[in-house]
Amino acid sequence: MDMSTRMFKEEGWVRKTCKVCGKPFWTLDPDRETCGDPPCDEYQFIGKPGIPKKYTLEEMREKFLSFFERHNHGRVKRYPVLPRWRDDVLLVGASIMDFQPWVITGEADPPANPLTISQPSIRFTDIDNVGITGRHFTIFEMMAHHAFNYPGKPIYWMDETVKYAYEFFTKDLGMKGEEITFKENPWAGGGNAGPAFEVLYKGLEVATLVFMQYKKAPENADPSQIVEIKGDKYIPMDTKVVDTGYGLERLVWMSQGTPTAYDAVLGYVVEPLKKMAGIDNIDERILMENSRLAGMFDIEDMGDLKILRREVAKRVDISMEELESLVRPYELIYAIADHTKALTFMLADGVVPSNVKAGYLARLLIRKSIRHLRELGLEVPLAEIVAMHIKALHKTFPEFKEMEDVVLDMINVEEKRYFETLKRGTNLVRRNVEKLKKEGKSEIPLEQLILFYESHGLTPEIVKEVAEKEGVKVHVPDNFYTLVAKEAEKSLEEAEKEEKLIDFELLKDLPDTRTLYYEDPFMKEFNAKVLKIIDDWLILDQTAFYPEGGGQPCDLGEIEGVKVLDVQKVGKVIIHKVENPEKFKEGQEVHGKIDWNRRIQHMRHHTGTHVLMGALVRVLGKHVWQAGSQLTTEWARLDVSHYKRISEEELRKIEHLANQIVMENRNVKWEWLPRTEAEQKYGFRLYQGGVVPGKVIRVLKIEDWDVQACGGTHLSNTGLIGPIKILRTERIQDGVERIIFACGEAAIKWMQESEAILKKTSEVFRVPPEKLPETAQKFFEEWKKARKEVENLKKELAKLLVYELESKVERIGNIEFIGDVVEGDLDHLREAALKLKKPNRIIAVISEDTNAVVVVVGDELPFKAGELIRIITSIAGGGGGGKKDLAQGKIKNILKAKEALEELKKKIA
RNA sequence: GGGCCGGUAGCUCAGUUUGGUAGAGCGCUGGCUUCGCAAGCCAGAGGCCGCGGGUUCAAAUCCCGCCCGGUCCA
Repeated sequence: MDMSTRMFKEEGWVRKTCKVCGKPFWTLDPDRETCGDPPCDEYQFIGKPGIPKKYTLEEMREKFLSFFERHNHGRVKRYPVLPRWRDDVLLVGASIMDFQPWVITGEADPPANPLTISQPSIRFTDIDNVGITGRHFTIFEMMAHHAFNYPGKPIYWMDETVKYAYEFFTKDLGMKGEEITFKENPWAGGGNAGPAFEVLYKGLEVATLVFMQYKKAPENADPSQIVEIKGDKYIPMDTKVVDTGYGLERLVWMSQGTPTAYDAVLGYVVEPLKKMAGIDNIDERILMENSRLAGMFDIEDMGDLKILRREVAKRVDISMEELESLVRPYELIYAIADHTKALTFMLADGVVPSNVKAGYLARLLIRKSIRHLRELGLEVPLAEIVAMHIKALHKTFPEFKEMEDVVLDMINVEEKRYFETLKRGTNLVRRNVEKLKKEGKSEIPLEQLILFYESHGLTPEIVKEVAEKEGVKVHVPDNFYTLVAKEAEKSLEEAEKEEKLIDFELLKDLPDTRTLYYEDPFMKEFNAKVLKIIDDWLILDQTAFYPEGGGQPCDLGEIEGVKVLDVQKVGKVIIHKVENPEKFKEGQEVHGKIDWNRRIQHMRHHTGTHVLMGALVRVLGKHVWQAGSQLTTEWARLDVSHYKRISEEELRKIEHLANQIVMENRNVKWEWLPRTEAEQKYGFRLYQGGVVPGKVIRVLKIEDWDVQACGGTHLSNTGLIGPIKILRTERIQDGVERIIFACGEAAIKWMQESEAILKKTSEVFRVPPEKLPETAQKFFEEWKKARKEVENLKKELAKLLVYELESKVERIGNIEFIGDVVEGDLDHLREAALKLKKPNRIIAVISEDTNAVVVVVGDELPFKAGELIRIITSIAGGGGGGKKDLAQGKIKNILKAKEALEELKKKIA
């Protein structure tokens, strides 16, 4: 593709090929031979900044945004790092993700066009590089200008984009134009692709300019349209998007020329940590040399790190060990500073640490940071470091201050939890080590290491620390985590097949069904025309039947007296499954009637869910989001994100608050709003129920209480909900609480039922309900005491049996034999038989009331009890078995007991 | 969502592989020893073996389901 832009032509840029990597690049310098990208070029700004003025993070961000604002771009506020508007990614990793998929497909309008934004972005792909390479972060701000060129409405494209970038860098920042290179490097990701420039300056990539214009080709794509990029097939998109990314932290770094980017932007954490850890300032030359080389590295496992260390040690002429001990603490501090910043954004934006999804990534960062602190020998609570970020950043991000209490509490809870895991884990390792020692082994096998990590969260470093104290060796392979990943790959996942209700093609030409249930949620009966009948499904021109969706089950009822069994929505067409489809004709006028008792309970539960949600957020905090909900006529459940169990007291508060809102009889209103307008007006809190499709979305508001995008049917006032009763909570997942509750009729039914249970129980105990707890307690204690007494009595009986049996010794050769039919259960027979045990004695007793059999064989005798008992059961039926000295069992026919004992005697003799 | 580990005395755990007498240490109670305390010695109390089914003559142990906790992965 021709990528010679207007600027390149007019201002005499030349296109050259990099002599190292072979990629084409554009430059003003005709003598230049390399593209400027590491490892083709080394950093040239460490110690000598590439931008004349020193910038802070805030200054640089403002410089960028105001430049584009001056050039007619609308300034857009940052989006949360937790993307509530889509469910295909866990975290926002680039500015363009803010506008996928709705803006790019044209479903929603961009908040401005063109626009400029600085979007905090989180990426875990480079986490092993963070702290080491000097330029990798898990969190960074991607500054961007985007232009969405919709069909027939072009904004700008390549010529302007390159010009803007060049002008910003040279005129506003004062970079030297002849040192800037534009490297051609086609980009592909997330199903889209296009040509792109990497903008490089002094060995650092400072921006990427992507011209997104292709999407993945479908199977049946027109071959003449297909373009191949990085081995995949693409076709042109209708909308062409300018997608740029400027590294805010990197530009600040460029302006400061510090050894690492972390020093440039995270000083407010790095410096105090250095002080706390008591790290002497090392020779800057070593750090600079380290980062100059580290810049050319990509660390994938410990092996790579060793190579880097060797190279740096050679350059600054010290031993590898010395270098390691000098550099490692810096790397740890840098990583801590970065990870805790990412955490601050994640938690403040509503990520709750857990064992799933984004919550798991948060936990990962917390644990990594704690381990780094331990390695540094610091005992600062992690929350203290997070508080430093909030303090430094809250002027730019006021939402941090608002969430501070919850964020710090979450960190503290997680930290405590991790220490408990470690404590449990070290005990486990210690016990395991003792076992290994007993077996004469002196090294923990790899298998065991993987188990410790996967099942108990113990990293090999921790296992090593504990085990080596006990004198057992641990060898950790360099690629340990890669090995673990391979292990995990073995388990394959099963894809769920979604059952197709009806052929989509058949519905294609039908008009959207008019939704009477939205126009009047209280409509119980309606008239409509049958448009089409497909199999058992009836399609009407309009309907008051609510189709299943948003956790609300469909309405049932009847159409022309025919039962409606199911109602579903396919696209914008609503289909009704009926019992006797043959009774309908296309074009027929029909009368529908919905089962109102069912529907009104659904409405009570649905509006009740929103009321409860508002109460949860107010009592527990703004980190509480809906993670799912389901309702029926009898109960409803609401899953919410929360980092600890909800206490009894909180629950009572929540229940009370929710009922207050009911009693205040607040208004419930709904309106349809264009997606972007709704987001701007109410924020992403709208998307409680998950991602909502469509160009316009339905916004449901409970007066001064709760606003959500919701497609369900609702009451017009909260008073109509009736009582809201929380039944119980469950923790369905780490970080997710489920609240099960009932509203209206269901709540009353539940209250009456539980009262009935109490009454019945108190009748059994013959005490008033309020005395039940202590009475039950008393009964339980007495039951335990009685049980104990029975046990003791059995022991006494066993003693009596011993006396009785001792007199019945017979001699068979050298063997003393006791065989008898007595009374008692198995435990009591066994007890007695064992008391009678002697080295040359065999005891066989059978109980005539419980049919239990016990055989005990003395240690000197060549018989096995397990075999002897089989002689008895073969005659008297039943079964039994045991070990050498003791066997027990049960016989079927007690009348044959004596005969069996006689047979046993014969066999012994 | 999937995988893995665990739930036994107040606490920390053994026993589960191979079904057959429910155990240890700490803590608790009492006694001995001591002027007294710490410690030591002796004795004792303390168990719905997470819950519910199933298999079996017999289940803490095997099988199925559920609950609770932990942990790794997407």
